[in-house]
Amino acid sequence: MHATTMKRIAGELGVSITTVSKVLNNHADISAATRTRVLAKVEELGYQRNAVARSLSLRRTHTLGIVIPDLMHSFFVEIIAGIEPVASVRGYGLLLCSSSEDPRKERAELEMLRGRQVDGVVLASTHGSGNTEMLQQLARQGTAIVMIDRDDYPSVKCHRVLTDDEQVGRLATAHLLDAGRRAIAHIGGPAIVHAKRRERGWREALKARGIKPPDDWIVRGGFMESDGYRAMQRLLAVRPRVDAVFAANDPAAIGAMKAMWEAKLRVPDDIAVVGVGDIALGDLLRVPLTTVGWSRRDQGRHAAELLLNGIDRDEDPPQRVIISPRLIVRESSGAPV
Amino acid sequence: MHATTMKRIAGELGVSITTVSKVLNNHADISAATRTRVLAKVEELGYQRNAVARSLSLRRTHTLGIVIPDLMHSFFVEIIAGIEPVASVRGYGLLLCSSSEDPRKERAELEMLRGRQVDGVVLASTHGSGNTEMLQQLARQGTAIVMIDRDDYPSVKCHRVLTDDEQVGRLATAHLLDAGRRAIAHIGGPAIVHAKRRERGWREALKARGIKPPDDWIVRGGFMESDGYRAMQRLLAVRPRVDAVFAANDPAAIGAMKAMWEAKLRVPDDIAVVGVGDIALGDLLRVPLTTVGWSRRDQGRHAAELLLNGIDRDEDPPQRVIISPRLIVRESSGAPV
DNA sequence: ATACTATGCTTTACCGGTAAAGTCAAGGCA
DNA sequence: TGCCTTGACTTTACCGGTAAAGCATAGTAT
Repeated sequence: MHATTMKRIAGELGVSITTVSKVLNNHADISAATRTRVLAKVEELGYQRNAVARSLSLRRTHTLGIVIPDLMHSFFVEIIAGIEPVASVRGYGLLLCSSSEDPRKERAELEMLRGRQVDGVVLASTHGSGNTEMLQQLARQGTAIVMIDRDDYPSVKCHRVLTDDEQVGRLATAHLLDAGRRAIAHIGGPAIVHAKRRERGWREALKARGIKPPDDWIVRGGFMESDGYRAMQRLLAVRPRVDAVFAANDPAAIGAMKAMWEAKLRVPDDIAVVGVGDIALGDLLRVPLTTVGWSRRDQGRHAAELLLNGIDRDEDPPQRVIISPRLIVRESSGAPV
Repeated sequence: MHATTMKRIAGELGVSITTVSKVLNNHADISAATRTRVLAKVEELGYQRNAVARSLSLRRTHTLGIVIPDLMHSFFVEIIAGIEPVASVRGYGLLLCSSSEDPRKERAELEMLRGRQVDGVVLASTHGSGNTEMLQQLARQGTAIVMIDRDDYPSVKCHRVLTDDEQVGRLATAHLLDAGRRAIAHIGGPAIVHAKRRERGWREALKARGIKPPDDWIVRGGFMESDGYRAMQRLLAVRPRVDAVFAANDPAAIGAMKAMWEAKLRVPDDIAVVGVGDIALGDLLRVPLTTVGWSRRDQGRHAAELLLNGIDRDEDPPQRVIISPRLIVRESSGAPV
């Protein structure tokens, strides 16, 4: 019923448990003969080290916690896809948690990860969560932390892997300007720094061409498709009509397009659209979406590397890794592809 | 640097470690006064039980392993989204593994999960993996197993959560027949039972209307977009031309549509298409895809429940849960929506 | 011949919990 | 008064590993 242990191996061979342990850990003070006998027995019984006992003893679980706001958003899944291979080859497991966009659940998950003694945490925090304290507690306990796409909570001493959000806004807006659009509205995200930076990039790009956006060219909301839909409904009322929209992320851009189609407007002929994020299948949409993206895989990869390289090195100074964004031109922006 | 332990709590209060443990586990033989004092100290120090030590002692990790072939396929992510809430409320963590469609990696991941003493495993196996032996070893060790969408490996005694694949084939094909199509080709999947059952459903539905498909109406391949693309290129050579295609899954259907567009054919006017799976964004495609789907969330939810209800009950007989499929009519099948 | 050292193992203590069995004072009952 | 409970803990052993220290034996230096 239950698995083989070192005790059994040691017993059958008439050696001590420590000897078995040393063989498995490649200690030098074991004779070749003993090593061979142990290894043969391990093979014969299909023995595998009990990782739980090992973790307790080593005070190292070889496990990373991942906390994301939404499993269904391909964005986060791609980050995980970047983390997974790095962790896997180094023998690290991934403990996956979803906060379901709820700061309280996020807190509970972080607490759970603390109890499970994970060696590191990758956190794509739900905005507005007041979990600073929890994070500090984790950090104090020696858990390495990487925040993905979050540059708030400066008091939390942890690594960060970000994109250059102002550049995101500038790229998107400059592209629409290059495509001949002038009345470029912005569907802004929620009140977190990276949404604000995208907005700033939008303003800067417009300013660089001498355009000063009136107040009604911007509607701030959330990052969901429904937010984009509602925002666009309001933007459609603006006169003179805007001829382009830069949405703070792809779901919002898709929501905006839906609102336009309902209003019998054509994309990009009547209004051009650019999103942010380069979500999966964005190229298969009814009107393929122009977007500003960056490699989420790289983002995840860097996060995992920061954690794994930092573990066992105390006082690893917090690092910031910037992933540079790039424009992905498709049909929705009405520029030659 | 390192976390508070029961030892510290016990020391500060002048009680034994066991007393603290009993309070935390709600044992009856503790006075109200002591209970209160312990709880206060726990609160004061922000103490949380060390799950690793607990797991070792209880021989229960409160962890489920999840092994899927591909993180980027929304199909599997949706299943995880169904598992997560069930596991989370019961205090179970999810250890996520990707086999990257590689049976050898799958094996390695299963082995890792064995070492980590997970209480249960949800396996969406890469087809053709010869990991029967590994699974049996896990099962013998007392690990509960659920296979998702796999009805092969009958020798592995485990739960299964499946859809009714013959019904899938029948629904898709009957729908195309109802829409007036007669020459309905099939892009078959790889050599696994559920692909074969979808094919059987297709045959049955045709037979029920007196149609006997010639051999060149079926092309078997894989489940990838590229497989569908190649298969369709072959089907386009069939004369008289087919007027509909039932693809064994959505990515293959999308690949097929791409091949049609390249051949300057219109969907659904020239050829109607039905897929299987109801992948995310299927309704946002250039031609929204008619498909046969079923709730992946339910599938994940059932998987989690089978595992969690089965744990601690030895000799839990393997169960089969069937999730019934339903038709999702969109434009690609050329029927009134 | 004696002390010194390296080799190859074993003993012991510990990681942080849990369960079972043991202890001890206070109270009930004959 | 003596014995049996009962309540409220404590002691002990164990989960399955790991690291540090200990300990023979054989070989080498002096």
